[in-house]
Formats: sequence, C-alpha cells, structure tokens
Amino acid sequence: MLQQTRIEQGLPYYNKFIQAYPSVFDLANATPEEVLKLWQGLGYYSRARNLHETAKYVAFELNGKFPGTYKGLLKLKGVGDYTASAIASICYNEPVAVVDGNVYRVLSRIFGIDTPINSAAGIKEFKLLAQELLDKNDPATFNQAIMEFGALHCKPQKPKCEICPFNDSCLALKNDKIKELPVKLKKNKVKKRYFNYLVFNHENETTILEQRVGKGIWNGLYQFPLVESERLIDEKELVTFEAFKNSITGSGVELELFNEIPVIHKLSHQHLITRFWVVNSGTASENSVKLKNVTDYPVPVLIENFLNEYLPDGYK
DNA sequence: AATACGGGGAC
DNA sequence: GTCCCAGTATT
Repeated sequence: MLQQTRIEQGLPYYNKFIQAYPSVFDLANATPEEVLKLWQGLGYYSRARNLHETAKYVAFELNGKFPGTYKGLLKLKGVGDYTASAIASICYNEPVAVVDGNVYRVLSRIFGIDTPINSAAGIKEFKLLAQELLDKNDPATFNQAIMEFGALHCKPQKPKCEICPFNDSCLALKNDKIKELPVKLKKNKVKKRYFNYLVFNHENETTILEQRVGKGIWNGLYQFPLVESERLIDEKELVTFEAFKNSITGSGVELELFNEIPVIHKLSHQHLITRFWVVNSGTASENSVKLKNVTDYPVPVLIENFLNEYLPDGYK
C-alpha cells in the first residue's frame, strides 16, 4: 500500500483494509469494486488490483499460506524487489537488503555515489552495495534502521549532518555534495489534457457513470461521460464532438456549465484542465445511476471533489 | 532503458 | 512552482 506513498497518507487506508478484511480470505472474497472503493483517494490504483489478485492467489492457490522466501514473494503481483526484501528480511530474517528511497539517499551520500538512482546501472549498484553492507545476522533490524535513518536523519532537505554519526566519513558532506545527492534523472514535462465531463441530471434524479477501462489513469474507476479536447472549448464547440453526440440520447437537451473557471487537477505527469457540464435531460437511459447512489462507486479524487460541491448534503 | 501510474505534503 | 514519498509493471 505504501509504495511511493507517505505513511501518514496510507495509514488510514491500511486501517480500513484491516477492519474490512481481517484475513486474506476476506480480501480474496471481496469484489473488485469493493476493494477499489476502499482504495479510493490513495492513487496508483493498480496497487489495489494487484493486492486483490495476490490475496486470491494466496487464499485459493496457496491455501492461505503466504510465501516464506524472497523468491516466492517476488512472484506475487505488485510485489517487487523492495517489498519482497522487506517482508523476507523483517518477517523471516532472510538476509536480503531493502533499497527504497531512503536507502538510495543514505548510501549515495555516505559513499558519494552519483550514479542516477533511477537508471538501470544505479538500481543494480545500490542493491549490490546495500547487500554487502547488510548485517546478515540481523537483516530485519539493519533494513529498518537504514530506512528510518534516511527518513528521520539523512532527510532530503536539511539533513542533520552536524550530529550525524557518519559525519567524519560521509563523502557527500566532505565534498559539499549533500544537496546534489542522490542524483536522479529528470522526469518528463507534464502534459496538459482538457476534460469536459457530462454530468447528466435526469428528471428522475439519475445520472450516467462510466467505468474507465484499459490502460491509462484511473483504470477501473468510474466517471461521468467524458469529452476530451485539445484545448479549452465552449458549448458551441462541445456539441460538435463525436464523443458528445454519442453520449446524448435524446434531442433538445439543455447544457449548463458548472464551472466557468476550469479545475486544474494535477497528477504527477499530467494536468487535467476540467470543466463539468450539467446536462438537463428528461429522458433517462437504461444504464443510469441514481444520484443518491453515485457515492457507492469508486471515483477519482477529481470526481469526488466535484460531487462534494454538486450533490445535496443528503446524498452524501 | 524509458515511461506510466495519484495524490498529498513540505518548502 | 519543485521535490519526494517504505516502487512496480509495462513498453
């Protein structure tokens, strides 16, 4: 759950999951919808799918017995080198080193290594070094100690070098490279996308929700019918889009722009410049959803934020 | 070897 | 705005 996620952010979700699914069998028997709804708001939703898949695998294929080795753990969906190492070392005392963001930082600084941590060479080099340094007699304590040291002491900003036990040997400190290390290859520019959501409001208090499928963001989550454009568009232009025409069943519908000023929802790699259009339509299609039930569906934070403004309090 | 994948918090 | 977060899967 905590992959690329701060503990404080993930902890409430962990508690919800433990309460909802006290055993691996409980999680295995849940529906994907239910799991996604509990995951809603945490991001990186493929983790939820992987967690669920793995629970089913452990419950039904391994008879509820969790893999007991690094190698066995690696076979699980959503479990990569870090997670397999963490579980194997902390739970089973298997001597495998963890390399998370903290370990990259601590090792790159102390040893003055400027190999980019997100390059193939860097990943290999740091794993090898961590494995050499690992206390094979107590890998659980060593692994947790080096991560905790990175999180609390050798922090990204303002590390506590003056009281650091390594300040006589740390190469980054010696060469004034603390701010430079670790080296990370720059990421791409964020892409701008223009979203126009069609929020149907039928006379019988229903709307339309669609599930996102396939690749891309928010796979499995629900949203309103979406018209994506290359730039900001007005109503006159919106109605000419094929995606719009395909979504409108009857004729003579009335469009009402909910937010003149677009919401800019920022993901790490895209900015979603979003407008919501309320579609007042008398005719309700067969796959419509009662407005008071939309909060049962897992939705992106962007949609959840809108619903909190749009829906009457009684619906939430 | 790159890139995609969320959301939030600190500065 | 920038960077980072108890990374992994896919291309």
